[in-house]
Amino acid sequence: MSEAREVNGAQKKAPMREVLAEAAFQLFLERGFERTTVDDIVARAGVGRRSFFRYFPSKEDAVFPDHESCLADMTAFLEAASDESDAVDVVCDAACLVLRVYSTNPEFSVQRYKLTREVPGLRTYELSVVRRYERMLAGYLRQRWVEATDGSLRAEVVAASVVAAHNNGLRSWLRSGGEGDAEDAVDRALRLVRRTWGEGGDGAAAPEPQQEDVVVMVATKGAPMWRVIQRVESALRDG
Amino acid sequence: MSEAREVNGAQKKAPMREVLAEAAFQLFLERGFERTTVDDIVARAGVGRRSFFRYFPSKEDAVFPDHESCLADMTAFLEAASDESDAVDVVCDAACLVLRVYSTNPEFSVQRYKLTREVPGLRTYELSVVRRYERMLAGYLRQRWVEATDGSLRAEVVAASVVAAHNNGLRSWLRSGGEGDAEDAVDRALRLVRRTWGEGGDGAAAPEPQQEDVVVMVATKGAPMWRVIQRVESALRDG
DNA sequence: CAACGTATGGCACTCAGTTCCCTCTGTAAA
DNA sequence: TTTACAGAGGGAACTGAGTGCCATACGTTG
Repeated sequence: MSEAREVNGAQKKAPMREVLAEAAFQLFLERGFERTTVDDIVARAGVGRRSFFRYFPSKEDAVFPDHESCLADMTAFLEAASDESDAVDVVCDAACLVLRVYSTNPEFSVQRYKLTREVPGLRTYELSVVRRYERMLAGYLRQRWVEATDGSLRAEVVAASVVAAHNNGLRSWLRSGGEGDAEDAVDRALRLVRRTWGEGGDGAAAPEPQQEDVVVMVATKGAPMWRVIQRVESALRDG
Repeated sequence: MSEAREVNGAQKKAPMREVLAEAAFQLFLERGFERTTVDDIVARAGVGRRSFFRYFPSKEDAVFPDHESCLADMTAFLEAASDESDAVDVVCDAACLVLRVYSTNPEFSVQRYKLTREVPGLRTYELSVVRRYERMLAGYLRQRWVEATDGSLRAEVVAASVVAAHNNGLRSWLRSGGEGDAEDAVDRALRLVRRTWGEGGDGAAAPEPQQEDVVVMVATKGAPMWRVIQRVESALRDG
């Protein structure tokens, strides 16, 4: 709203980056993203056009001003994670960390969500951002599972699952207009992933590499059922 | 290479779309994507600048000239899919359908892969394409699972898993330079997803359709016996 | 005061993508 | 044959994002 903030009675200049992001977001809400030019933004912010591109590499970046720092936070979180804990839990927690950035400013997040939903350019941009999170999670899992068979494959699939579940929970919260508890929604969604892929899952989910625990049975059609069952039983018993 | 093809002794004009796509791809390989302007492309193709944008909405589209039709194929496939078959199997098969487009032109696919890997703009574009496949798969699963609890969540997570596994297999094949069997690589990757999310969720997999009288059954240790038997029975019955 | 690094403004340029309008060509009706 | 029409392609001019280059202003340190 105002370009300067009152702090202890002294005028303190708001950082240009925030001034620009705020001016841009206002205009995007008023006229739409595509109907707003960079010249419009810098005019409202009262700065030169060149300054915009000094702080944001593209017009789209002004819509997600905090994603770089969020990515950095996630990097730090994963680097600090203990190798003792379940790897799936770690990446789920890392995803929740992103969520917190959203849930801190519900109104802003909801408005941005609406904007992003209806502007193809912003959807694409968001995709590329989300992809970076996913790659980071996959990288962490891959490193944790270097020894496991198909570790790389599992890492990518689990990372994709975590991101999908996180986004599902997040979007359901955003669609509700930011009412209710975002962490709850995402936690509930991630529970499915934790249960399915987590190392400490209940009996349904196999721990570690499946190769060892998989039994392949070949039978011919027409074979007597009792013989089939007999073989299945013995296979499952002592593998 | 040539703008006209000899057919039955008569000159037949190659369709402009292909002429443009080929000219564009050649130039992208020679000078790189960003160092090639649309003017360069139309100059080589010997057509007017305006024509390029008649056939491709953006420069990026010229790199993926067949994705729209591939998407249409997938739509048709999903619409024609039987409600009897395992929903997860259906979407896995739909993913393999995309793979076929790649494996039909290995050299082209490998060159494009290298190009896409090193041009950020193309990576982002590809992401938006892949996202459309994912949404389509998720839509199919959601519709199949309307009754299930958390059906929507499961649909999105499974779709993301399928896409991640597919891409893992595809990329490993592309990195190998197009040697070996792409279908094999992707099948192996998708096996993890089928096993984990298939409706015989505790491990039973559908029989191989190819062989007439041999049934292969995969089960995990610890799976409840009744489910295994149920699965065997149905496999032997209508396999 | 001078010298220097940093933050910002201004200008001109490239290039993607769009708008509007033109020509050419083949076809069907009069 | 002439006319009318439709559809494919060509082309000029425009908008707007993003970049490169240089000038200017300000604060710091010598």
